[in-house]
Amino acid sequence: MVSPAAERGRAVRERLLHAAAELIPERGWTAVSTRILAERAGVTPSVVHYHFPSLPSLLNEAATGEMRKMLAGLNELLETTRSPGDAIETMLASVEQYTGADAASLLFVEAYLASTRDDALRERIAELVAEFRQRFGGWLERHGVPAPLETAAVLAACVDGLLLHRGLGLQANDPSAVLRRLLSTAPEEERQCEQ
Amino acid sequence: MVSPAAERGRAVRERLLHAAAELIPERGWTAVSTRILAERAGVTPSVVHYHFPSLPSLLNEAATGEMRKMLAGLNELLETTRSPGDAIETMLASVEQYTGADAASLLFVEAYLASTRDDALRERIAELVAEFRQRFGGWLERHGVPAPLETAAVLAACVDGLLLHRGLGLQANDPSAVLRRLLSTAPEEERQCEQ
DNA sequence: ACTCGTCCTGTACGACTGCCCTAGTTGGAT
DNA sequence: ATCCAACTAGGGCAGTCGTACAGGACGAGT
Repeated sequence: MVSPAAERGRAVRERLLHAAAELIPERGWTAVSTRILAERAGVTPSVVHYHFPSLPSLLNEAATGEMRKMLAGLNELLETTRSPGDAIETMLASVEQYTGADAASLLFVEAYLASTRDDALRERIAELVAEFRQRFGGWLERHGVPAPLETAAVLAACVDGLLLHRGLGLQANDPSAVLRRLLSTAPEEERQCEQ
Repeated sequence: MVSPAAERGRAVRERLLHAAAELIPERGWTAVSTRILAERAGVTPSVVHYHFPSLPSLLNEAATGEMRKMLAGLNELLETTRSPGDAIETMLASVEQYTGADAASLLFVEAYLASTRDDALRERIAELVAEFRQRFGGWLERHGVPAPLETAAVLAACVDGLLLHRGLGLQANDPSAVLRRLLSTAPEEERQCEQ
């Protein structure tokens, strides 16, 4: 029982969110305006306030939605990974994939920053990242990495930091070898030492 | 042979830069306006364009100046550090010091983001960070850490990432133990394993 | 045929934006 | 006393901002 009008409305709403996800990295969070947004989405400016109570609420929903998608993708990737060593490769591959100056990475960082000025947004983002860290930590634990939660936190932070630096055109020559050390005290190797 | 007027002018310029360094984290890079800036600095808006050719140029100078100061302080701290293990503690202490939502950290990240939209700024920041990484890498090399440049890159990225996550209220319980692994294949320990 | 709900348009308001220009004001040098 | 350079105040231009609100379009239900 969906009227075609309602269906069109839903599509417009979606287009607005998509436009926001594009424009936030392009112009910066605070520089995304209703009119630019409407132009990108191919609608009139007033439509924005029909579908959303305010501009910030639109941006919040667009950002958290996109982040949820990204983290879900990363999680899926993780599920198909066997060893902790491969996990490093996987995460680094995702770092390679994101150039650090691409839309997805920038959206992430812009959302981080915006969250320092918006309590509601901060809570939603913290929830997302915490969930990912926990899931990643559980995976590390099941694969015998010591201090799994802490390692997950550091690794996640590392990846974000590398992305940040990547955006400056600063390449780490081969971070994987270094990052692998983070898992180097995994039980089997530690036992080698303790023998 | 400096006239008192020139001296006063220099002070005003300084105050404007200081106000910018405060306002960028508070409001976001693109949300710092000439009038807000002038109000914070206690001058009239037109003074801004007397001392600076444009608003972006003011912001760029303020950000890079502040970053230069921060990195110089970090470097000084490093010089007084003896072992690589202590270096981790030192860097983590600086992470503890910066809450992740404090002005200095946010300014850093805001500048990162602004640099993706301003070539001149990106070059100046890349220069700063590259110089620090190289100096840090040299220090690590002198202290026998393998792959010092890559380790420096990863550690610097890690710290930035941890700061980012910290801003979300996400605490890593004890990252130092994990981060220490990054230096865990230092020659003396590696030799222990290879015995 | 008529109402209703949903979606969208056009217009408007007050506030804010970067930047510019003119007219001082000040205090040392000549 | 005159000049000069550095500095500051005030006003204004042309534009953008977020948001509100009145009205039009249009298909579904009765």
